Amino acid sequence: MSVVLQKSVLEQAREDFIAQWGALGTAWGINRTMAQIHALLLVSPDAVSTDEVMDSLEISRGNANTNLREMVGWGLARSVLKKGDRKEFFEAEKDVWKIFCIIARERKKREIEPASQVLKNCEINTKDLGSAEAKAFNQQMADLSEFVSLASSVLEKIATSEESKIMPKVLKLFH
Amino acid sequence: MSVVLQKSVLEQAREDFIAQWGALGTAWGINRTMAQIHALLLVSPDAVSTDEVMDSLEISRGNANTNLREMVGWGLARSVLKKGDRKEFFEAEKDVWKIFCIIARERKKREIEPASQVLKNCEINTKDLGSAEAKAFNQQMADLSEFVSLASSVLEKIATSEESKIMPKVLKLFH
DNA sequence: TTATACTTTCAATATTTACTGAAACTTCAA
DNA sequence: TTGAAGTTTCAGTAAATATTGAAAGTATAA
Repeated sequence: MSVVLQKSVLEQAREDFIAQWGALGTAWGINRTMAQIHALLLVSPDAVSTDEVMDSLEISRGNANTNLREMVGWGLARSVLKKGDRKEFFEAEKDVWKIFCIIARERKKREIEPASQVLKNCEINTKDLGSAEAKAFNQQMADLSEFVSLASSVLEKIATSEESKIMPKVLKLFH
Repeated sequence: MSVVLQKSVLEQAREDFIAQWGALGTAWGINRTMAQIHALLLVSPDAVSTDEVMDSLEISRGNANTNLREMVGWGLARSVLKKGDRKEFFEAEKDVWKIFCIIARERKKREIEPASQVLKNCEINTKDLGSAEAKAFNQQMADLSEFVSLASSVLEKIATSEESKIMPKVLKLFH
């Protein structure tokens, strides 16, 4: 006779969310484990210990530790102490706007700023050349550079704003 | 006695751009080769053949072919025929705004829409549960879902607009 | 101190993703 | 037709990334 532990609908939904969010992390340039831990913390009512993360996601201690640290570094999680317990516990930032700002800033830093730098260098290095071909190249770099800089400053502006101040403006884009 | 072929400043700048753009591609979730081919086409005055891509970037025929096809699929490149030549040549879309729109649409499709779907499912599956914990989970999913949908429609709106119509509005975000 | 609970590190390994190159396929001119 | 020019495919391999697990490091209570 076998005993089947029935998962509640809620438990099932939590697990689905964690699995799917992990898969999506990849598309976002975030490694699977980090995205899964993020999902786990997001849907956990209480702060979670490293061991609970290891057990839930069936990952090694090293992996859990590294990714939790990185999340704390990003500001996506914070460590909290429970009285009478020596372990560290972690809880996620749950405010959607704040999560968005953190990710936007991180991506800007990792993706946009290096691109911007490359373009500016290429532009500067060809500024004084005289041939038509060189002028075309220089112009191409200038166009790209200007656009990327603009994108960067728009993102910066949005990601450092209060939600209540910027959202009405964004919604107006649809006039 | 050795002969040194001196690279012109322009050639050097082109090569730098290609190498760097390739490295950045990775951060953008675009594979290195595709980003390099894109860079090569962007800075080539004339349309380029598969063999020229292979030679310039020192990559295999298979790799060149696959990535060129994919770029055509995205709309980042088009194939052109030169009269008197049986080969296909490729040229890049060079308009920065159009490039942006293409990448935005592609990323929306690959990254935002799947996320949105996951969130909606999780929300629906827990809609009717009664416990406080379930209600909190459901609310979390609803918040995320709403935000992602909004982001998606803003991106859609921007990426399908004429540059001249949307840019003034975007610039106004800075009031 | 020292034993214990807990955290961090990192070399070895596994997994995922990209690339090669040669064979199969297609197209077209003679 | 045939064959030369060009293109596509894909099994095998290489490169990049993520993960493990055990050893070393820290902090705390006794």
